[in-house]
Amino acid sequence: MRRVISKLKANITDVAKKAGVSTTTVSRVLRDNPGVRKKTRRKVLEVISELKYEVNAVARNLRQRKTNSIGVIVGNVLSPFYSIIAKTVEDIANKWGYSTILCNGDENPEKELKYLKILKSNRVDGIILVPTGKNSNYINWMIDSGVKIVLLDRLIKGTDCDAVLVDNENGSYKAVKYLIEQGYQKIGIINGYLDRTTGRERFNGYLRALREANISPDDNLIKIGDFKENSGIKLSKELLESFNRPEAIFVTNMDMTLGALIAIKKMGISIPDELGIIGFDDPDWASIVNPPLTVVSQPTHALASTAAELLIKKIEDKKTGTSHEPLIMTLHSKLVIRNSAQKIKPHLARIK
Amino acid sequence: MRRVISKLKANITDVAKKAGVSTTTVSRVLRDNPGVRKKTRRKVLEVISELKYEVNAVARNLRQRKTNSIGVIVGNVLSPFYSIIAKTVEDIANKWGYSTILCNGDENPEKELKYLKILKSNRVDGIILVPTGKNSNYINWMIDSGVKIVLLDRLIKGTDCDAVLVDNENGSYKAVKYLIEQGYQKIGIINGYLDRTTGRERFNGYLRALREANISPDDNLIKIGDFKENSGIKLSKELLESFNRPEAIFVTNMDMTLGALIAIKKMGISIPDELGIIGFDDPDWASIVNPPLTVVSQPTHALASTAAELLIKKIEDKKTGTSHEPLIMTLHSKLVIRNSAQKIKPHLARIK
DNA sequence: TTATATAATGAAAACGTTAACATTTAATTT
DNA sequence: AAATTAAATGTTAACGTTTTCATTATATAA
Repeated sequence: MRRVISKLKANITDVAKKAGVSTTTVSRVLRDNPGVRKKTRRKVLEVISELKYEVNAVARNLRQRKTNSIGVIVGNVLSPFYSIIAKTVEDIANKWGYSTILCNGDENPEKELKYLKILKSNRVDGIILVPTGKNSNYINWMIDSGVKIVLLDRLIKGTDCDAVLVDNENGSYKAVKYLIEQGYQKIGIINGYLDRTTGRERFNGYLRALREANISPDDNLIKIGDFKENSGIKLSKELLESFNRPEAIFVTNMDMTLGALIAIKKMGISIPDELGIIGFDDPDWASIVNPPLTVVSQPTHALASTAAELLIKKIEDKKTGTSHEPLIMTLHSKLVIRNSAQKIKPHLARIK
Repeated sequence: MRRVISKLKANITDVAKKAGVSTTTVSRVLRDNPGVRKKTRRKVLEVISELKYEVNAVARNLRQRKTNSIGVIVGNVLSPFYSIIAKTVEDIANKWGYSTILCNGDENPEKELKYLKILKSNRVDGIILVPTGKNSNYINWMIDSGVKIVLLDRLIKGTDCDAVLVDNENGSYKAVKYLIEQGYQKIGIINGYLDRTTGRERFNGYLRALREANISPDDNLIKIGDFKENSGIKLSKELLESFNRPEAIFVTNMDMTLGALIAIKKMGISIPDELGIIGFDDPDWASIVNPPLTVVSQPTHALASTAAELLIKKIEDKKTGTSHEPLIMTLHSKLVIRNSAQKIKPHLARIK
């Protein structure tokens, strides 16, 4: 089944010629511009469908100096937190006619920079960035040259972008306070890098709760990981195999929590009798593990949709010349109590 | 801190003027073309960094009729199967200098079509598609007009694209056979749509295993869902609240399995004593739920990387004019035995 | 030193649109 | 019916590159 095709892709000139009008008129039809006679419009549309013409967005983007696309840089879509962000941003962007270029920065500043450059070179209209915190120079330069940026979940020192955040410190505080109320005394933490604002803030919440209960922090119970599953495995082992083993562990992100749970299961330690554990973030499977996991739940969806809408607003405002004050929004996290940190009266425990 | 900027973004002409050369020469330097004197190249690079010039990829794409980008249409990145695909494709594409536009088709043919059109209009060089199976006309037209397409996980009737698949029928067969060997007789299935090749094939494997054991399929034990979590909840309830309740359930994708587990937990039914369950696909959390979940594991990563590499090869071959035979590769799945379908001798069960 | 080959550079067109402005056509008013 | 206004359409340049082809400068050979 071969067929001879005179020209593979029709362009606007082909349409114009065949319809007996100028390219401008075709362009107007394409963009639903008023000021085209009904009859003309009909004719043009007819030819368009005859030739199966589809506008070349690349050319349009060049001419309009606008690509209707936004970049999203997250840590890693394999992690539910980030995949929710990716999905939510995509949905909202799409609703507004933007497409989305997804980049996995892997919590790696160099990779982040590389992606920022690619996105800038591709003239995306805006970027949603879960930043590593490192590339402030380049990011400032991007902002100067007109790329709209909204930060998600973390801030970057030395820039003033809009940002949508979570009250990490408080979420963390609530979790550790709860552990203390449950009667746990020696409370370990597996934390992310302290140079990320998330890492720092969650750690501060931990410290605040301890301080409030007059428990002095014990360096041996504090472990710093890289946000990834393997860190959780390794560091929970370190904590639990040590002489001065904690009674409870607070893990400040979900990938590391998953790692910790895998390691704990392998070591045969039973939760919550022998060890209490609370994670940060609330994935689908938290309620079906054994026991159901108590967590600090983040409004991930709201986080992403707020950021996406803010970004698109900024982009659209740019057209009209409106300009924003730099805006930082903080959303609330909440403690979801299930059964993994239930020291008191476990016989009364209810599955949530 | 205001600053006056004479011109926001430098373009190639600005660079050329300042360096005292033609745009052609600058372009050559940009693309590492040979045939530029060392001294000239140095001068040009100097000016580039002075002006912080960055090539406009949109213009380049237009001129070169190539965008160095590929589209990926999956069901929904929220699902680990798809997020692994998204991540893997992105990694590989990136390694070859391609960026990735991610689209969540939501298993919805119309959304799929919409995305296909957007991607085509944006002149992506190729597309990796987990198809709903519905838009064969448009897809054929895309192929005719030069867009390279590789299908992932499923086929589309009436097209002959390259594809990378999993031996679904066999994986499914192995799972159900194992259930039968374990002594389960009344085996229910929660299956996806039968008009997807995955749905159909997995169902066929189920039937084959039953037939081989001389068990005749019971319509009341067969439920068809939409691949999503809620389906799993709803359909497992239907199965388990019915009079003729199954002894074991095989669920043919992971989102529905998650749903089923949530429902089963809520109903207080204990696995595997009261009910055996096997899922299709092996997410991170499968080993930490209670009991650890027996699953058919798919080589998701290999699936995606094979497809991505195949696609990129096709794209690069296009340049050289080389042409492929349409290619269908099938990768193997395997049964990972843990404890959720362990009827015989449960006291010997080992945590995997 | 001149002729020839080769390397380096540049001029101009092209990629496929849209936007500013000019012109033609139709509708309305006088 | 002519003059005026409004609507519809067209001409041309521009977006920022790369590519083709022509030209100039340099190196090599005679």
